[in-house]
Amino acid sequence: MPPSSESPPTDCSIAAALEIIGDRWTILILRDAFRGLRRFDDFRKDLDIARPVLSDRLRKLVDAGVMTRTAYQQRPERFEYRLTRMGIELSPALVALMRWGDTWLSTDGPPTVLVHDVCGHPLEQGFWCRTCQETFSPSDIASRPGLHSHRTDPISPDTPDPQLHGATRARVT
Amino acid sequence: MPPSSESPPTDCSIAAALEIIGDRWTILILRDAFRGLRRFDDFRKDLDIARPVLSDRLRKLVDAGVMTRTAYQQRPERFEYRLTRMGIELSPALVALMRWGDTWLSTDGPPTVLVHDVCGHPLEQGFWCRTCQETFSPSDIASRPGLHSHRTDPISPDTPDPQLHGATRARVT
DNA sequence: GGTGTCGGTTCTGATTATGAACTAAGTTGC
DNA sequence: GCAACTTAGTTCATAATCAGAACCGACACC
Repeated sequence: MPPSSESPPTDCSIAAALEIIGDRWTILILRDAFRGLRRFDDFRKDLDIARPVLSDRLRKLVDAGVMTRTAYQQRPERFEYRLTRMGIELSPALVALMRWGDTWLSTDGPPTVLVHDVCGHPLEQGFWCRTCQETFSPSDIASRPGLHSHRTDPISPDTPDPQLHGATRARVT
Repeated sequence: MPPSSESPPTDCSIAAALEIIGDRWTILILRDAFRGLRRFDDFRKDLDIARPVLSDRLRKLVDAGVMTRTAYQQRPERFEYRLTRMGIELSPALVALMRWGDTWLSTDGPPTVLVHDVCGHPLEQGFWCRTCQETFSPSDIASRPGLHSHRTDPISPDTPDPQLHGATRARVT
């Protein structure tokens, strides 16, 4: 993305979020962090990522406030990387991505199933309207201008497209 | 990412999803598609993206089955790009990303507010357990192996706890 | 027939990723 | 005491990828 010359960053929260986590390695690092990995070498081995790239991404995540870097031992000073609250709150996005992958890209069932910690049953993720007291699907979403803008455009494409050529469902490597 | 030498793609749905949409431009294109944009030049102007890049990303999205390319007029043959069902179902991920950006990166309120189309009230997004009939937060998520593996590791970092040497929690690829 | 629109492609230079090697501060083995 | 190993990096040269400017082609408009 060109420095900042395009749309002002504040104009779109998605664009702003992508400034921080809009990188494949970054998201995979976060995925691993959610799984419990904390150390440089654990990330490096798991992802098979080049050291300079990992170093760079971790630094950026720390700078952005998504992770923290704290010493876990002194003698040879060693650090571990953990998700901050800001980082933990990225989980809905990662979960959504994972479920999408499960649904559309997996050939033989989800590799990992997320469950409600309390009861052990698979979780669902969705949209909820407190007023109507009901859940609803993506096609029932509309968007409204926030406090500073003045447009109103639909977030959902206005037709679920009649034909949906099955052939194209193949995944790309 | 190295070709395919690391973890088998099917082992992680997030990695698989990133093969398709793990690119900043791609996600912004999808965002615009959700807003209703359909034509090459509309995307190009809105994003201020280089033509070859847009061309490439759109082609990849079509190949992956996330969008379709269909002629909307004949004389000078012109095409439009639309989300398929597969693409529409990415909305939870985009919404999650947007809400995260709203919460953590916006200085003066969300630029755009998403609402329930039926009643006009702001929507909520969350995790839901059908069994317990209740919503819950990211910290109440655990993960279970899918049909093919045999491990059990929590997806959420178990809080700002004192020590819990990451190494022991390490996942298995 | 000149200008404009739309949807691209080609070419080239800039950015980014990569692996290999090196550093640094220790620990462990013998 | 010395070699080998661990962890967390950095530096460097090269390879791959990306992005931007300019161009192309088919048509519309006037």
